[in-house]
Amino acid sequence: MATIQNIKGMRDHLPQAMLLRQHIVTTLQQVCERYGFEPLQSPVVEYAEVLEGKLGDDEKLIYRFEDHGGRRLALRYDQTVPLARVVAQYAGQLAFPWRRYAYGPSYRGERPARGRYREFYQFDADIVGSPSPLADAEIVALLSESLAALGFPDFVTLLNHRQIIGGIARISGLDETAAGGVYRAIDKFDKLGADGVREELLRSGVDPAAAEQILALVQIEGEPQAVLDELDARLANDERAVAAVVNLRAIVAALAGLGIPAARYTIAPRLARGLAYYTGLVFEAITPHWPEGSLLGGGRYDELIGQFAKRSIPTVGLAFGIDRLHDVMEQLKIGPQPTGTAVAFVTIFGPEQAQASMALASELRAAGLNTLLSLEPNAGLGKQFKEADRKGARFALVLGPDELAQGDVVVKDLRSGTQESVARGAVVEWIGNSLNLSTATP
RNA sequence: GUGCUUGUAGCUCAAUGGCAGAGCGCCUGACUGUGGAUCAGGAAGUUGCGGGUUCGAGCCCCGUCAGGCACCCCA
Repeated sequence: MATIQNIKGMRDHLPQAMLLRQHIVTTLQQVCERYGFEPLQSPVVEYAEVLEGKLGDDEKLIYRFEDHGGRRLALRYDQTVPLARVVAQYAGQLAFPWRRYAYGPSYRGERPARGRYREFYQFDADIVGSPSPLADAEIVALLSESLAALGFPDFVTLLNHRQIIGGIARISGLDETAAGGVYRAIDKFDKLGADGVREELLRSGVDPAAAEQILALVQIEGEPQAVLDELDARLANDERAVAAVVNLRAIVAALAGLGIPAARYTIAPRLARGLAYYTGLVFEAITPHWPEGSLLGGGRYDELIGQFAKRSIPTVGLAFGIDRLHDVMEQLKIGPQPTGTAVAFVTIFGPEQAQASMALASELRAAGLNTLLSLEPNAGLGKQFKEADRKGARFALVLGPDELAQGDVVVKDLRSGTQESVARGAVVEWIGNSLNLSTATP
């Protein structure tokens, strides 16, 4: 007998969850298109070698398998590496800079936890083929507007730069290749505090003086300008870090120019991020209501696409975690709380009146109103009203013998409980007006 | 992948090793041609699954699957 259950870490999304998920995706899509992004979709399955060699340690989490022809395949780990493949493959057909968004599932063989699954949906947005700090700023602005549009009351985007983290490691006398443990320790600052990070640094072989220096740098906070001035001064001997500060200044200036409120972002030297392909700006959006992790993350990866294409194609982008956004919104009760998609429910008084009710439902649908038709001519009106209520329909319509004789329809507003007789020919208009009224004055 | 923890009706949870229960939900009816209120009835379970100990296991032991938490890492 087949096992009746879903795969660990992979979920079924029932209607109530799907309604919120679709709302999230639609909102993100609208914001993206407002910024001039175009849609892209690519397969979930890639040749394993396409994904290999780009992710560093995370590679062990890739789902791999062989197809019937013995080809080594893999489920995509994110949508960024497949994007790189697509860009390299179709470079001649794309107009750069290319702004694209993509939505779909990715797969990682991790231990599942709250907000973290083996099959998870991401909504990505990237600007391909521009090294300009304006591109970085557009991505961060897009992020900020998207979370605002979804109704997140408070979130902050932490901004940092790979070469600032690198500079912190270098100035402390560590060579870059051995600095992985340092990045990981730094990244835990918010969780472990200064003492915890110090302990972690010493354990990974950093000498005490260097550890103190790292801790001091990592704890710099304040207005973006002040933080950048401070980093500039302290990392003055490191050419690449200085360049990174200049880059971040340009990005922050552009964010101000784009009208993103200053409270929405901050320079955070402690932000590391694990993915190996980032080369410049890195960022994460966090909210105090979700201590488990970030809502989304991203950054600039100027060399990744070059691994597929013959020339380097600088790119910056981000990935929203739809499952995580959904979990947080559900917990915080933000966004719509829809119970269904129907506006109208057409009852059937009895077998004699069934044809008339069908015609009415058909007419409402033709007018673009989401309409449910009762499936039980022999059920009492009470039962049918109950169904209308549970499906979240706003209006229940009755076409009984009296109405048919008089040429009208009883329309009951299930939210207010009031009802009235409406001339048969005016029903669509009447419902339309009621909906407009109620959205104008909520 | 490692450690800890949980799994009982659709949901939230009770039940000293001794007859498996409650609330909510669900179904039927009382109510005029009408939901969400109230009242009266009803259905519902191989206690995640498989083994073991015991006269007797929801409870103890082993395994397994799934959820949660911590590590790891990230969306």
